[in-house]
Amino acid sequence: MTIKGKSTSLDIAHLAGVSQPTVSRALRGHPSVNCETRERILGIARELNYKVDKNASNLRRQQSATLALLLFEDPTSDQSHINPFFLPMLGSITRACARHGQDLLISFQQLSDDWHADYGDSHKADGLILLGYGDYLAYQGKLRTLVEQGTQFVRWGAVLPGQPGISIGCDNAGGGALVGAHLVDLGHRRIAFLGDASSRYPEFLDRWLGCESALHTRGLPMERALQVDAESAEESGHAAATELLRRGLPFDAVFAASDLIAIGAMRAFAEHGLRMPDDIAIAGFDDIPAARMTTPALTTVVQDTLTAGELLVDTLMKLVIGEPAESLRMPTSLVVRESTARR
Amino acid sequence: MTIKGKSTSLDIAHLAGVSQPTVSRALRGHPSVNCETRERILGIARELNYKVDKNASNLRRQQSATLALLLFEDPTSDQSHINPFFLPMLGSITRACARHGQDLLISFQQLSDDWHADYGDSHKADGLILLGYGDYLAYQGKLRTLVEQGTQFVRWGAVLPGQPGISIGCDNAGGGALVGAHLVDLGHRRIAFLGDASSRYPEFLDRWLGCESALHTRGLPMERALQVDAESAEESGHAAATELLRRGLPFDAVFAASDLIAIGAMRAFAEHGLRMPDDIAIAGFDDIPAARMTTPALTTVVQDTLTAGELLVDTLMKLVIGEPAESLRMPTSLVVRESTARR
DNA sequence: CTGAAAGCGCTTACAG
DNA sequence: CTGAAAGCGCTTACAG
Repeated sequence: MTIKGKSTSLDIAHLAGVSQPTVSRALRGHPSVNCETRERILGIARELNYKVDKNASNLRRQQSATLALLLFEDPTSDQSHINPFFLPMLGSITRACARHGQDLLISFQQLSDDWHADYGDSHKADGLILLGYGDYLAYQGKLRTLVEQGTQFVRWGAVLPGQPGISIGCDNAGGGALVGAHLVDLGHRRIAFLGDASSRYPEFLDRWLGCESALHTRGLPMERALQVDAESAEESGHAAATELLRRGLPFDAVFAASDLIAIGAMRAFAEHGLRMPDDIAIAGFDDIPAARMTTPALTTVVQDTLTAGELLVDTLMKLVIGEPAESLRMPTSLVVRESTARR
Repeated sequence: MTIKGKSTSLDIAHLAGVSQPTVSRALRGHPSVNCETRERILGIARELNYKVDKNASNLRRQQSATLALLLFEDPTSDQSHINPFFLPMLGSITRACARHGQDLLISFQQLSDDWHADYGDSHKADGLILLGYGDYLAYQGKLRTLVEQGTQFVRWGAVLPGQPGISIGCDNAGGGALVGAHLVDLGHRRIAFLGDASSRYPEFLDRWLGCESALHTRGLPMERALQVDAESAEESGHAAATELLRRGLPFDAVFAASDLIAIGAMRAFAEHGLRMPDDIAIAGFDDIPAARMTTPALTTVVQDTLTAGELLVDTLMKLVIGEPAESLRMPTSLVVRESTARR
């Protein structure tokens, strides 16, 4: 049996000998529909391979049953690279959306784009998930606009007091402290930091602060002279490590604010004939797949990206249906590999 | 000025003192609208932050302005892993969709799911992009159903004669030949192959066949006894390499059907105290980011995933608007790294 | 338990 | 160049 064109609820109504609204009710499992009638209708629907037209349904219900995932890219990164850190999160987000009966739109945005306009206002999506690193100062204004417009959203990133909207992120300071404690316990004393530890990159800043507090507890300082700005990209890490070496100050360990930075830095150190971990210990943050491939394998901080993805969706759905929701910081843990070792 | 609730074209019509259809025309740049009127309307629309309601528009036009990207996962892979090979493709697909004014839905599917039903029939998407590796025999039936249902789709994968629908893939045989020629030219004679080289995995089969033909040209055989099945996953590569060693047959080089397989195999070889490339040369396929991180860095075949993503979208759009489109094989090239060297 | 009616916000012939 | 009318395929009060 071949059906030309899509069938509608009216087609089914005719075949079942009922009215079209009854078909609609039966299909959505409305309890008022007679059991026998319902079965007949469902049978016909299955036979015709009928699916409710989403556009009509959404228009009528004034919703979209869709969430949008906006990945914004660092302007610095070349156009092909998403931070691999986000990949498992993408997987768990799509699965969580499916579980909630939501479709997921995905889009890459520049920090400069006009997000809300494109999604909220046009009824394309009921809520937004924001992923990606970028200058937080530029970002914050956008978030404020979203809040003002009443757009529902959650973002992955640093959880800061008084920030607009809801954020879910990892305990960056806690992760930084784990690294600091680990390095000091191994006997390292002069720890360099590669990453932009300013309020423009609050996640990096928290990692720095966490590390600093761990050192402080142990009677050691984090020296600003050993900190070099870097964004989360390999090239940026390579440049930062090169700059660090150029400064000529002594250091015995490096805490890279992300694995991508660490990988670039390792390449720079290797180019300068430095052995790791013998000459320099190095640790990263994120535990991207490449972290276990490097030589030596990279000690790093793990975030539970799978749970994070679910949490992002669950939280957004609460907002969408009007329930209260809260920002949240997730615990981190340290994976010790070969790039750090006792002095 | 705060507007409660979204504004509609009727609101604009009232404010502009014209009819609602005129607003609709002006907004879409219909040439019949008076210039001055158009400007007035556009100004008001901007002020109200008006966006056309996608559900209403799509319902009326009987389209969706949306493509769906279905990533299906190997049942073997753990739930968090997308082949990193697809990541840059994902990026270029989203960008190409934006260029075509299409939204992109993304979903992870099991090979067992009922794709077409969920997307085509419910008007969620005008066309489907299928990504992912899996048993082609199971897959083929699905493709046939899609064709029968009149669903528009393109898939990334082996381009085979007489296959249902349109496929875009790389020249797997050509890539295999590059590897075969390279290994033989380096002086290798007994080349093992890790990967399921059967019609269930036509891409792997083509890579095998290409390698075989390159060897044949040089008067050498590919030995089936040196072939071990593997799916594109690290664990599978590790198991296959272990099995290969267990067989105890001599071999001096390995062609892994994908980088993930190669990476798993390298770990197995290292565990057995084999040095690469001194004891065994190894080459992969895909050039995932991790390929340059391994020790030794992996020689592999590069596919132009960025162009591939664009091509997938461009081709699908042709199908959606009813233009003719064709399957296509893209060229490959070899990146020689340290994992292969002269004997 | 079921039907007739209205309406979600657009687009598109059809008149003028 | 512009408006009045119809209709896309649903869902949801409102009657009965």
